[in-house]
Amino acid sequence: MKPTIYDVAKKAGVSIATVSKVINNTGRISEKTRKKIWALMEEMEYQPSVVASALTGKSTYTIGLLIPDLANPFFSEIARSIEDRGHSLGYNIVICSTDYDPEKEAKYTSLLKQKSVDGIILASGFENHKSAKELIRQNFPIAVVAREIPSLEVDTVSIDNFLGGYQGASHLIGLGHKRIAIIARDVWSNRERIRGYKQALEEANLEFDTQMEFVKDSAVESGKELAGKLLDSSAPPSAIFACNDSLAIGVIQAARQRGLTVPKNLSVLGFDDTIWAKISDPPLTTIAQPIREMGYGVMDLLIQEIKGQKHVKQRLILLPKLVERETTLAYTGE
Amino acid sequence: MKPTIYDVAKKAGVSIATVSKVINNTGRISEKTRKKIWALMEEMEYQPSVVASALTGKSTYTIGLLIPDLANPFFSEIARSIEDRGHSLGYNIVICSTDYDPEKEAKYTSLLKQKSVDGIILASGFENHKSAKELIRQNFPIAVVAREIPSLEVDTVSIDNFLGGYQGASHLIGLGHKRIAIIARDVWSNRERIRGYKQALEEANLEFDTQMEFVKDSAVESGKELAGKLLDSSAPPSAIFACNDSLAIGVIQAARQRGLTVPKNLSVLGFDDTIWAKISDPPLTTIAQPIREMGYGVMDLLIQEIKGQKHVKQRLILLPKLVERETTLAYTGE
DNA sequence: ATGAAAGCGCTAACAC
DNA sequence: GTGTTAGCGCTTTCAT
Repeated sequence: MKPTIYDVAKKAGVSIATVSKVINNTGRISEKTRKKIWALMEEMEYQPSVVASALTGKSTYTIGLLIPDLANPFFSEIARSIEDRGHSLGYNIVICSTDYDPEKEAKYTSLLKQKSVDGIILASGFENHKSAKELIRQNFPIAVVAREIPSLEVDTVSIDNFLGGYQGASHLIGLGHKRIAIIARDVWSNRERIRGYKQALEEANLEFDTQMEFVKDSAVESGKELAGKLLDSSAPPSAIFACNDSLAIGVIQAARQRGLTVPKNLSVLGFDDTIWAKISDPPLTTIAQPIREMGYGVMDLLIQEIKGQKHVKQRLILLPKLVERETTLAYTGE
Repeated sequence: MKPTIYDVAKKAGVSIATVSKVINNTGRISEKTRKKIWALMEEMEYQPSVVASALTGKSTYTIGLLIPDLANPFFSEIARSIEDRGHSLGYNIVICSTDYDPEKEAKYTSLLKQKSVDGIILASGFENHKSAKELIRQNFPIAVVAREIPSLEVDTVSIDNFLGGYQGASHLIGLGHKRIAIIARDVWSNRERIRGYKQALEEANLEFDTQMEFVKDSAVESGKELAGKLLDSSAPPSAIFACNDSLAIGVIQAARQRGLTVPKNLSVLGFDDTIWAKISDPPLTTIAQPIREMGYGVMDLLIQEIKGQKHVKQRLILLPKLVERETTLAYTGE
């Protein structure tokens, strides 16, 4: 059997209180007994049970992460950075993939609460805020990342999506493109990006497709398909702005399929700057989200919240940044 | 405050034992009180504390997953499938990224034990088996996936790497290639794959590079670099077999950089069949590991172990399979 | 069919 | 400095 605090106390000839005190470095214990007990714990391979300690009201040092899909590099990179930060702060992460399904989110949050996690990070991208609201109502520590819930009073770290859209479109405009298409999935962040894009086009007196069609998911295939339609139309764009890197890769494939060379015949711009942008061929010019900082940021916010070191909720808005690689080029047509 | 079992017992006018029984569906409770208590729990938003229940010796229904790096698609896909399977079996996963670092692995296993996880899955790819040995010695439920530890008595699911290497080389040989290079990181699974590859070459009376150089990590860049060297040599290969998809993508890039078209001027073959193989351009011919089945497999093995439903350890060896896409072609040179 | 009570491993007053 | 003890929320005999 695993040794308990009683076992080490008995062996050390002291009370469990004393052992508890040396474990937690509290109270006044003589250097001598302290050392003796440490040695004993080592020898007996004693590990304090966080379950028991949690029952007395202390932390479990584990936090839940609700994320749509680890297969999406943006999310796996976010998860990784959250885990890293958590680890260095002494927390473990339990991962819950929601697949953009509000029901799964609800189920997981319930489970996580039963397990007494110290807090929950929501990275799920869908539009239903039921779980978040619920958690807030119950005063459960949460923080959200890469997703905005304008109507909720909650710690959040996200990027300025409007600016990202604006930057992207401006870059393309600066390159002389006149027909700039945008492809995106219909979610909040993308609608913001599209707003930014439209703003930039308007300022440049350029037209945009008022009939723009959304893509049903972020799969490469979907990007390829929609880009294909665009390229096959009577007035194909000379640049396509994809609202994430996967979609952008699909665009490149659609172009290549039609004998077009990127960026010579078509400029393509991505969003996120995940690893996919780097392994893309040619390497993708993209609007970078500071993924690492975002992960660190939410974790820090949540921990502060948990520890009660902070009494006013915050929204941390990081700024996206254009990363020029090799898929955009000055327009030379006509 | 969160309601406890006492709160609902009091409100229901029964003892906590009764409530406990309806929660767990044990003992004999009249339909009437059963219903009343369920209703009450609903109304009070009561959630049993798994921490408290764990303290009485029951499961925590959480299992730890040690994995090198979520940024590697093979591992994030494995993680995803493990999580899926766990979820449907009622388990949560706490993710621990080890970065191939034995010390991190040791630290995490210790932490996980303190948290009383029900079991641990090891997917870490490095060569040090200290943690695994330790865990086994302590009789802690573990299972390993995508990694073999020939000397250890432990539940394992992996693939036949030798066969994978053999299949890959055979495919290339069948296409008429005579100069077939292989690039890999120096780890156990790859050494097996290389054995298979050599075997195939030998059977076909083909030579292989006895001076073959290993790559230092699985990054695309490393693959590109080494492939570059190979292609620039005096007797460049007409086909390159990369021991994972990332490396293969690097190979394609190296080829493209030199004006070679894949597969026309160079066949390239990957390994794993992660999503990268599908988004690669052209789509990568690769040796597929049945990732989903592997994840499901370990999870099942581990759960059986935990529940004591199984008294003999197993090794489940799944077979890899060639997936032909568009990066390999019959040799037409000379 | 239901309840009393002991115990799971630990923390935190409080006493000595 | 160290020990005693009452919980923490739940499960589980064993009575009734």
